[in-house]
Amino acid sequence: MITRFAPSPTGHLHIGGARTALFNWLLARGQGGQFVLRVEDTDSLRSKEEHTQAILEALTWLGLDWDGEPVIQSQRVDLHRQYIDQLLKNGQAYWCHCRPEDIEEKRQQALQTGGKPRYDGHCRELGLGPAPGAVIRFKSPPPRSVGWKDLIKGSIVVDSDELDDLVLLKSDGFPTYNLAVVVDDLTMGVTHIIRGDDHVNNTPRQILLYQAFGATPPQFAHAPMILGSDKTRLSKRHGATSVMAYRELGYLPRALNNYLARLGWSHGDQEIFSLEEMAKLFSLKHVGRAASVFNPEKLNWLNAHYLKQTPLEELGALTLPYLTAKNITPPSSEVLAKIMATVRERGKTLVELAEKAEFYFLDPPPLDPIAAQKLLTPEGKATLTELAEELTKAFPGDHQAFDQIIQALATRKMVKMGVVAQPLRLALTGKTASPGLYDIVEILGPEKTIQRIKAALAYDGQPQD
RNA sequence: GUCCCCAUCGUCUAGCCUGGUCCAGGACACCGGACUUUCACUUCGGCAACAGGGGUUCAAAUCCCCUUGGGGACGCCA
Repeated sequence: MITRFAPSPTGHLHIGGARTALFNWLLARGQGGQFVLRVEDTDSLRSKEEHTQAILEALTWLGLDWDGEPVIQSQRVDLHRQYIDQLLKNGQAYWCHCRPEDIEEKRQQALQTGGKPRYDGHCRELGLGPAPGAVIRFKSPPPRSVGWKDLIKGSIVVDSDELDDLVLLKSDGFPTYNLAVVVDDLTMGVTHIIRGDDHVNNTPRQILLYQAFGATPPQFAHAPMILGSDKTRLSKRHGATSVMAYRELGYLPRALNNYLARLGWSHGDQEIFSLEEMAKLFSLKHVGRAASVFNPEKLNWLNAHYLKQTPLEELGALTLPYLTAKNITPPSSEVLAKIMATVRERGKTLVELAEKAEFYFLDPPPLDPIAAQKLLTPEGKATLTELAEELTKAFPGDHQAFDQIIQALATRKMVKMGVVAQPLRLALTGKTASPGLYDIVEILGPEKTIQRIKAALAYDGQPQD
């Protein structure tokens, strides 16, 4: 078995492409087959080397490794030409001198009169030869029905007279998509093609080409599209669509892979899969036929799940770049790991983790003005003063000791614990919501803890800094 | 317009092929309760769907047909 992913380097790797790659990868890896890459860069205008690099980088980040070197389609035009020449020789293709503008005009006319907009075969029997601006077209065989057994959608049949004489060689000397895919898949020995739904209409044309070459077509599997929340094709206006954007937003490749796989594929009620497990379990039989809506909330849930599963040291390393972006340098990976333990259940992405961890590094942290107004009253400050004294006297060595200090103070003042805890939380973090107080105190240590309390006591209601 | 594809909770889906075990199961989200010095986590519970209409059958979410709705394609883009 050989599967392939064949992106065109005209942009970044997007979510839909990533899932197509993932499905091909899963099928090959699960069956002990090969997964190869082919860069379809025959659009000389739009293809860019930088896009190729970005796509490879995205695939690597996702952990979808490929076999051998990527095949560059533009380097195989000689091969494509050979196959086209063969058709030309057999009378299965012909030169066409029609001007693009004329064809476009006919197309518009057909569309307006309610017909199918397609090439009228003007040059078909003219026996023309090469000329500047000329193209080579496929001479579609006599009407017949073309069908295949799609591994996802079941059997699909199309009447071949729905298909017109498609261009095989463009006037710039490059082969067209349909010709190049067929020649390449054929010569690369691809056995299974998983691609997006939007290629269903190309499949009968390609089957006709396989037949013209006297070859057996590979197996086709068309995966349904991924839609945005409004059920239209996923695009930028629905939010992030590029794989690399998700990396920047702090998503883990594991989470994205897991989410993308479950979008369309299922294995009973199971939701959580490692890449290895998915490969073992993956089957096209359990890929759905209907389009699915991309749901960021569920991705968040999966990402949060994997965040919680990640060892603290590793989580710290993963979060570090996001802290660096905030000009924060943690003293050590040990300290960072301790911090991670306190914030990892409070964020859904690495970006959020970095945000939640930020206060540890700000001395003192800026106080939320609304909370300060409410909590740093004379009574609040009195409480903080007493707390500072207690903590200076005997800095708690464990959670229990710390709790006793808070509890004792609350009892003495005859207030709820929150009345004591909240001003302290504000002083230490600048906010009213934070990790557990003892965890913070422990990480901050006596000096910074006292310092921050004193800074809060100095609060006078004026904007800080 | 023409052709192709699709249709179970708001969303992802199980079940459909091989009708009965489904007054339809799981997950996300949402809403309540518990836990709690905050926020979260966790946990318990709840809300919520077989698009509509015809058949076939003792029996249909499951098979067939139609309607409606949605998506895709119709390039010298891929």
